[in-house]
Amino acid sequence: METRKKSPSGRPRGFDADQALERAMLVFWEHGYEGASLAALTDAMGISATSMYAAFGNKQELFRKAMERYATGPSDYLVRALEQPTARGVATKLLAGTIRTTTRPSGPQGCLGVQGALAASDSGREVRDLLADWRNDSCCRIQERFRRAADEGDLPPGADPAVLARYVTTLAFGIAVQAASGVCGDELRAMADAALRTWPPV
Amino acid sequence: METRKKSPSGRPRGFDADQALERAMLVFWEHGYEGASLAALTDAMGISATSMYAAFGNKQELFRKAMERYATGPSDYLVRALEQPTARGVATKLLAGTIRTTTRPSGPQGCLGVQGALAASDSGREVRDLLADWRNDSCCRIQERFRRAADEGDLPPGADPAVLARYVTTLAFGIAVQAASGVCGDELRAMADAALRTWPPV
DNA sequence: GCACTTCTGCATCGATCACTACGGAAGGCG
DNA sequence: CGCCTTCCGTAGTGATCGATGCAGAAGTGC
Repeated sequence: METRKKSPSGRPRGFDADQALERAMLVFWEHGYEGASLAALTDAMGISATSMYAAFGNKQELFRKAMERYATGPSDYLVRALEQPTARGVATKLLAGTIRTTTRPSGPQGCLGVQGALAASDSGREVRDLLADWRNDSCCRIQERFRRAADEGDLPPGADPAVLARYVTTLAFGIAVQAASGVCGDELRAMADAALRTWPPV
Repeated sequence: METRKKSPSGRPRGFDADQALERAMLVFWEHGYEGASLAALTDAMGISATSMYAAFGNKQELFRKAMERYATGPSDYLVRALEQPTARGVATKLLAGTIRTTTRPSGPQGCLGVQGALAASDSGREVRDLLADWRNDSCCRIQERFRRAADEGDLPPGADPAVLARYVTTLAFGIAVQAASGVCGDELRAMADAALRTWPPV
């Protein structure tokens, strides 16, 4: 476990678990859950397989923790987008953040929550479902934010929060796929600008 | 090889190669390139590994042929969309076809060209690049179609064919991700209808 | 210093990976 | 029929998969 309760204490860990998790996240981000071998993970983490298992449990648990780190790290633009005062601001910040994170030069291209396990073998089904839940949860949070916007009169009377949330998340996931295909950020920004020029699509 | 030149003839193949390829495509579609094991493939194809290698070469070649079959089969809506007389018709048919194919009940959810190998290990890099090329090629073909539409006055003067092509393909890829997450077709259709209501986003 | 707990490196586990060598079986063609 | 080519089932290749057993090393608290 990584949560140290009290200090029954023995030999302290000889590596920085936080930094190791960060590096593991980058490997998962680039190669996906099943495409990232234990050898590649532990090599990037700078520790042995034994140490990894002692600190994180197993590969699946390591991925869970890496995904949590991704959600509160590279993908934290979602939270900041939701805090925007207007629905248009939410959509704008969401797409801008998605493009920035999925096309950053110093890091894997694409989105861990999308390409981490979009399709998988039977042994990777749990992780695949975990990411599907993460994506759907993101959509739900945006939908609730848009519902509030509708209540506040921030959206036209005919606008459906559910449809709008599905629309912006579809664009965001599509951007992640484009980024994984090597499309550069500038082109995606021009596309997002055009899409937002007709916001909201009612 | 599957191309039979003349008939030097010996014992004829004991299985339908076309049907076997169709079943292999479905397995790749559902589990991705690396997530589909040879055992799962040959089991679904109803043949032994020996027969598969004799007929298709190796796993990578089998995937290439499965992807070709996908492009001319489940994904042939792209060609029909490009033949639409208007840019709006192209976008409409493209999104409708994407939704229909990625959410069909009798088949894997999502798009083989997207989830087949969005992220992969080093050994799957070639296939990943193959699919990235397929996605970018799809975007280019739509872009050329939109360029023609612009020349014909089918698009407003300010409309950029490249931006519009990137926009509709981003929506299509995003739809594929949503479908892989279990989102139903009706919800995606409502979203696509809303998006097309403001076409083109200039 | 001593006992205790934990970490770590080495070696390895069985399972599965993609892939193939081999030999008998089965059909086309003379 | 007999020959020849090809197919196919069995069995097994080395490599790699995720995951561990073990024993010694290294700290902490008394």
